[in-house]
Parts: sequence; structure tokens; C-alpha cells
Amino acid sequence: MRGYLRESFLQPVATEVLFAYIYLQPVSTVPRRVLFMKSTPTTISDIAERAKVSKSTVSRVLNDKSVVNKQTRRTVLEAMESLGYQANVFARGLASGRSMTVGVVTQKIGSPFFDMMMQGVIQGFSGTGYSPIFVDGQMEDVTEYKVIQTLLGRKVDGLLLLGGDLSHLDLNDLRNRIPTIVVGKEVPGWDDQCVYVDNVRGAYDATKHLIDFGHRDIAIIRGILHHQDAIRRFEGYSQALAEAGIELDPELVLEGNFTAQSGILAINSLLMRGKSFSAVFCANDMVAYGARLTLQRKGIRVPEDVSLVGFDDQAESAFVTPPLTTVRQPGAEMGAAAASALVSMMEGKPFELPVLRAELQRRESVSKIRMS
Amino acid sequence: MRGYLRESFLQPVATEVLFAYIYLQPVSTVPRRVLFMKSTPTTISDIAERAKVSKSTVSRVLNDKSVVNKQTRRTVLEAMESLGYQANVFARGLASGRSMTVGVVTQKIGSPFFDMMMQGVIQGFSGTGYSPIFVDGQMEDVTEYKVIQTLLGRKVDGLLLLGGDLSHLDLNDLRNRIPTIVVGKEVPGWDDQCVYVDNVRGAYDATKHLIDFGHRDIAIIRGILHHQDAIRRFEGYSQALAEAGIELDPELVLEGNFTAQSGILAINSLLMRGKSFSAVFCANDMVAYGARLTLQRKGIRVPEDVSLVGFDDQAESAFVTPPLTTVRQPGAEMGAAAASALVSMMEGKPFELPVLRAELQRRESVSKIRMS
DNA sequence: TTGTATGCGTTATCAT
DNA sequence: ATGATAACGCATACAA
Repeated sequence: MRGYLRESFLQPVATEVLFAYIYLQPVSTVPRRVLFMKSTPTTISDIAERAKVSKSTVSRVLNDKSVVNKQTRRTVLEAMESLGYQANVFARGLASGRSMTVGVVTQKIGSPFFDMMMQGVIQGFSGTGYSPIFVDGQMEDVTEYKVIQTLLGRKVDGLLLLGGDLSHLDLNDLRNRIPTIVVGKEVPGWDDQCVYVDNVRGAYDATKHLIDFGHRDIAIIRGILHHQDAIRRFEGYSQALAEAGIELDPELVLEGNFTAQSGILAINSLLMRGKSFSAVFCANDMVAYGARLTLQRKGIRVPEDVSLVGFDDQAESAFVTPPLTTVRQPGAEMGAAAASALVSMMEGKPFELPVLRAELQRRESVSKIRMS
Repeated sequence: MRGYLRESFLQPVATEVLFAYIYLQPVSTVPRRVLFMKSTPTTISDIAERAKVSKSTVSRVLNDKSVVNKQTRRTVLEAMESLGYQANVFARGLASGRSMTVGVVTQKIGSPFFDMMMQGVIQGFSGTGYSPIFVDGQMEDVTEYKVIQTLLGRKVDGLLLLGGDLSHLDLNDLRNRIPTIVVGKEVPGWDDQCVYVDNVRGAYDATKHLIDFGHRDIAIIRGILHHQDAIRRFEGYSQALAEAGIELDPELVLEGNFTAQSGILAINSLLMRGKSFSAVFCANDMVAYGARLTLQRKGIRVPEDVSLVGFDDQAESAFVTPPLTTVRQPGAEMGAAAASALVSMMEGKPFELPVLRAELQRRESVSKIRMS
């Protein structure tokens, strides 16, 4: 029955897992118990018969494109209500060619930042009639291809790419074929179809903040080596240092991979080297958590002995002790803005993407350096 | 065009937001650039023509139900590959009546525990050919109805309810109509279609742990008042107290709503009352974070002065300072088990649900009470 | 304003 | 083993 799904090369759809988030609007008070009981789905034909009109008319009131007689309309609506009609998505999709659904490719579902963006996306599509379908690219461009293929197979009306590693060429082909917007990634030549924050600037601000507080030996725990955001954040860090006339010390540059575990490892190796440092700029908040824990284990206090800055401002960061100073990425806003824009795009309306900024959240993990 | 979506009472589908997570399996090396470029989707008719067979035959190799001549099969497959065929989900769904898709109703996407369950669900469906569609019931049973209605409209082949407030009666109607499994909630009479952990036991263990460490004035910050889990956890707390011969002090029972903010409020009001306490059992980890922060602000140390226990064991809890002692809910395992079981159920195979347990994770937020 | 007829891409039921 | 052909439920161009 579904053997082909596993077997055939042309069915990447196969092992998918669809993940849907549904927003609702107020619905009439249809008797509850009835909802789950009826077993024979009613179709427009049923409605037509009941309302003594043709199927086309029913379809018309359903889509209210062409004008329908007020009275006829009422009759049809009543028939629908009493029969508990619910349109068949498949039939509708087949006939119309549109799915009222858009594909959202994320890089890592379950990670704080992408979750924020997704929340925003969900909100942005709320009430528009479009349903986003989120899929995970798993941070690999090959996977991303497959995933997008699948989405196209599902006949999505538009595409929202959250980050991703697709090349310019491919992106260009893509947007040629279907309305597409990229979120959280700067794509040259896509200025109008792209929402992102300036990671360089965010990292610069964070580092500058540390420098302003008297820190000079500032370590950095980087994100994944080839990851765009990680690269940009490192760039911001370097810039701030250079601007302050502080030479970048390679020994203060640690590798990491955005996990708390990598924060632990990094601090450990830093301590092992015996390098002295008074502050650490982390690739993201999770890394900062790991760093903070290790420091504490070694009897090093935050922020008294070492200051800490994260990136993302995930929900927990305002509540950990001490509350983490971090660069807030307006993930939700980005997602929401992108979603609205995409809707306009799909409907051929003009749209504009806002310029969002990564804002430093000053909390309590940073202190002025003690003059010893 | 989509006006009806907003207007008609019978289109709860309307403002939905679909959220899909797609798993993939290795796919043949189709030339990349081609993937995004072809603009006219090929159909089985195209394949049939190319392979000089009938549509029926093409459909057969697609579904490999009945036997197809080996050679014919090869020809068809080749035609498919060269034409880059991709099945149309709508047509397939319309014709077959099945969607290879299952609805997953969660209570709160974005909250740590439900996220864990979703991860498990995603994993559980991986490779099965079924795609889960997650929808949010927003912790309201009315919303839950609408949401399920929508799912039924989408022709899901099965239903996975993560928590939820549906009544027995409704649940029974539901499972009468479609394969259903409930996760994270105990439903009388559903023993075989239900995966859950014993919240009473988990809370009991946590409280007992505190008592064993010498604590007697143990406060509790409860979850949402009418929330099943919150009620059960309170019950476990009460039981442990009773068993130890400690009288439950109403003044040590605080209200909360599972958020860090409510943890802050609770501790504040507790402190205000001047009640003395040496330990706090929190409804979940987020609440514990809030509690911990407030305690620290007041100069009260954890665990030296006050011990803290959470519930859930969300990802951050092992890395905060001090690492939080908490009751781990095997959310991922629950989700995965439920998913596998549902698949068997939908395919008419026998299945069995495992008995999972909430395990206390002893970390560092609890200490023996100082004998003063 | 309303009805008729056709097509959307598959699956499924017959035949052959 | 394979080929016609009729659904599937809805949208839509075309008539009326």
C-alpha cells in the first residue's frame, strides 16, 4: 500500500513528517457531539440538493467570488450548517491548483531561535487563510533540496526559507518558479525578498559593550565554523576589538556548535590553557549557559570575575541567574513580517519588508572590570 | 478568493496554520538544478505515454500492490526518473480517500514539554510513510473541537492527542470514528490507547526526596488550577507529606501557571507572608527558574538556604546554576511510542503501548537541610 | 443570477 | 499482467 513510498527514488515525500499548526477563528455553535459522529462526509452535492440549487451555486457562496442572490446565499448557508459541511481539501486543491498552503523550511526545529521565528510565522499567517507547512532542512543543503522538492510536490503556494544553505543560483531558480522569501539570511540581490538582522552589528554591539566596561581580554566561543551567522558574529567581534585597538588573540577564540555542551568544552579548554580573560562572548544563549556552569564549577563568578554575553535572548535567559546579557534577535517579528509579505506576494499585491535590528539586552551577566 | 475563509462559520479550516515537519530518506542523485526549474508538473499520463503503457500500469508500479511485469516496471521507473515525476498529493488523496497524514493535537507549541513530545512524535513517524500535522488546542476544549474538526476535514488517517481537555464522551465518539491515541493524559477505559506517566508518583518522588533530605516546610507552586497534571502533581505532593506525617500547610501552597513569571510572583508572595520554608516544589522547570531568580534577589541561596525541585527536565535545566533537580518526563519516548502504536493501529495491526515513568533527576538544587 | 459540463491527477473496478 | 473507465469533490468556463 505504501511500499512505493519507501522504494521509489522519486518519492522523497515518503518518509516525511508533516507538522501543522492550525489557527482558528470563532466558529458557529454547531452541536458538539454531532461533530465527531457523522461518518459520511457531506459534499457540495448534498448541500445543493438540500438547498435546491446547483453545485456551482454552492461553490459560489463558498468562494464568494461572483455575486450570488442574497436569499439563495442564505438558503445555501443554512443547508451547510445543518449538514455540518466541511470542504474537502483534496478536491479543492485538485480543482483549483492552489493549496492555500505555504512551505516553511527551517534549519532546526526545537532550537530556541528557530522556534521564535516559527512562532512569528505562525502568527503572521494567522487569519490570512494560508497554512504554513514547516519542514526541517537539518542544516544540510542536500536535505534542503529534497525538502523543497517535497514541498513543491505538496503544491505549496509559496515558500519561506528560514536560513539555509542554498546557493544564489538555486535560490534564483526557485523564486522564478514560486513566490519565495528568505528569513534570517542575507542574500545578495534579494534585498526585497529577504528579512534579516545585522549579525555583525549585533556582535559588534555586544563586544563593544564589554569593551566599554573595561574588558580587553575578551574570549569568544564561536558557532559552527561555516555557519553564516557564526561567521558574521565573529566578524562583529573582530571589528569591535580592532576599533578599540585591541589585538585579536587567537588563543581567546574557541570553537563551538551552538550547544551548551560546547560552551562547557570551550571554557574548560580555555582554562586549561591558563589564558587569562575577563569576559566571554558566546555564539548563543545555550552556549552561554554551558559556559556559565563551567565557570561556576571552577569557582569563577559571573559577573564578578568574568562577564558573559550571549546571543538570541531565548525565553529562559531573562530568568537564569544572573539574568543573561544577550543580543536579542527579533525572531518572532522577522517571521511575522516575512509571512505577511509572502501573503501579499502570492496575491500579487505590493509589499515591503521591514528592517529589523538585533538589540543588546543589558542584564546582569556583565560588570565593569575590577581594577586590580 | 478566500473571503469565505473568513466569513463562513463552516470553515474553521480557514485561519489555520499548517506546520509540517518533513523527514526524508536517501534520494537518487537527480541533477540539482533541474529540480527547481521544470514548470509543468508531469503526471502519470505523461509517464504512461513515455513508457507506452496505460495510466493504470503506471499507478500500479507507483503503489506496487498488484504485480507488474519486471521489465514493464523498469521502463516505467525510467520514464518517471527522466521526467522527474512527482505525485500530486491532492489527486491521490481525493482518489484514495486516505491522506497518509495524521493529526497531532498539542496543547501548547513552544512550551518545553510539548516540544519534547513533538520531537518524539516526529521521530516515531519517521520512515513510516505517515506525516504528522500538528495543531494547537491552546488548552481550551472549544478550540480543541475546532481544531479536530479541521483535522478531520484534512482527511487525516489518524489522531494523536497530546494532553487535552476533551470529555470521555467526546473521546469515545472520536475513537469510534478514527484511530486515536491519547498521550500524556490518563483516560479511564482507554488503557490500551493511552500513553502517560504517573504524575502523582513523580511529584511524590520529588517531595519524598525533599523530605528524605530533612525538609519539612516544603512549599509548592502549583500549575494551572484545573489542569490535570497540576492536580496530580499536587496530589503526589500531598501524599508524600501525609505519609511523612507532615501536615499540609495551606499557606505553603501557591498558585501558578507554569510560567517563570508565576514562579517569581509566588515566591514573592510567600516571602511577603513571612512564612518560613526550606524547600519549594515547582509545577515545572520554568516556574523553578523564576523562583530561583527571586530567591537569589532576596539573598536567599539555592540550595544552601532553600532547596528547589522542578518538573519536566527541559534541556536548559542541566546547565543552569545550580543544575536543577527535577522530575524528568520522558516526553520524547512517549511521543515516539504513541506514534508507532498509531501507525500499527491505522494499518490494523496489533500494538502495545509501553509503561513509562517519570524519573527524578537528582542534581544540585537540593541539599540536606542544615540543622540550625 | 444560476445551471451545465468539463477537467484536475489518482485510485480502483472491471474487463480482457 | 495490462488496459479502459468510472469515481473522488470541487472549481470554473461557458451557456442560459
